[in-house]
Amino acid sequence: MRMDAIDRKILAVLQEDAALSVAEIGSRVGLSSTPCWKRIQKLESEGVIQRRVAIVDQDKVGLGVTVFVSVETGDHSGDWLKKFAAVIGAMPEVQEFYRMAGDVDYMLRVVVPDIAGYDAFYKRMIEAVPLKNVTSRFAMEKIKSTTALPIP
Amino acid sequence: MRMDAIDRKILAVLQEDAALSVAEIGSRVGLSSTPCWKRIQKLESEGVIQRRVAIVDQDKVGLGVTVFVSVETGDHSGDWLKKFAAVIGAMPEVQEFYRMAGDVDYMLRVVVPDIAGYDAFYKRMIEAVPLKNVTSRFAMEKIKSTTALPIP
DNA sequence: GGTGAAAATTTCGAAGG
DNA sequence: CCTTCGAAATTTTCACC
Repeated sequence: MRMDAIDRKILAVLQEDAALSVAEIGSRVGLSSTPCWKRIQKLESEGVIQRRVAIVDQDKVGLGVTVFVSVETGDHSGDWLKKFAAVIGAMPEVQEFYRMAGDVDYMLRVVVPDIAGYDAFYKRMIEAVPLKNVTSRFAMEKIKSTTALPIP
Repeated sequence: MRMDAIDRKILAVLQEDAALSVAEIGSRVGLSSTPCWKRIQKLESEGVIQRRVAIVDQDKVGLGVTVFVSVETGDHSGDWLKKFAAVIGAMPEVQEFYRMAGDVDYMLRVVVPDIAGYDAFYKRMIEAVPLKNVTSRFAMEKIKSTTALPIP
């Protein structure tokens, strides 16, 4: 999809606040509401905007513990990856899940209510698939967290 | 804040799709629109719902490279942390930034257009503050990424 | 804490340059 | 690709249970 500077500006605005009216967004990017609305529709239909979501405060819903998990695996077959991806992806505690280059094979960011919750998650994970090595690193303080991409 | 099962259900719905009408959300959680609207307002004013945002496709805006960065530091003073947090937090490539327990002092998730973009980010970071050790791990494949917390 | 309906806004499409 | 205009839908408020 072809995107100009105005589209990027619209994305920047919507990444900060998706509850604004189309007219307000339009005025911020220098457009009246109809063309602004059409551009937003297009960005959505093309999948540039994937969805609109509410961001919930982790602590206020009792999810005070964030853990970064590095996984090393012996098995690197396609079948194994498929199963691993299905199992881990289905766990709602997993916020992010990447296959990596280098020494670590997978990285996860996991969110749980407490240490006991993490232990329960860990046990479910290692039972589901055979893993060579798992390193869990606990976060002490969230300094920054954003969903707003630095659109070039 | 006191939260009941209906509030949690509302949060679950809004974490998946914040573009739904209040009437639609209400019908999904078994409420008519006014009480549903009041609950949403309260969740927002209490800060349980922090904001509503558009989620943008990383690849479609030319941000194909995700890097997990582990940082070790010699200096652990309050002043140093303050500066480090200010400098790193101001960099738009940084999506997440946590202070950790254990061997790694900080974890970052960084998003850039390409390897050259990462190199530029890396140089800016190590110039801004003195660091003992920095490990960069590159993601090959995003298997899962969600903003929806597993509300207990 | 909930209902239902009126008032205020916003969305979305038509007509036209 | 943009503007103006207006009907339809939605949000938000209000009186009352």
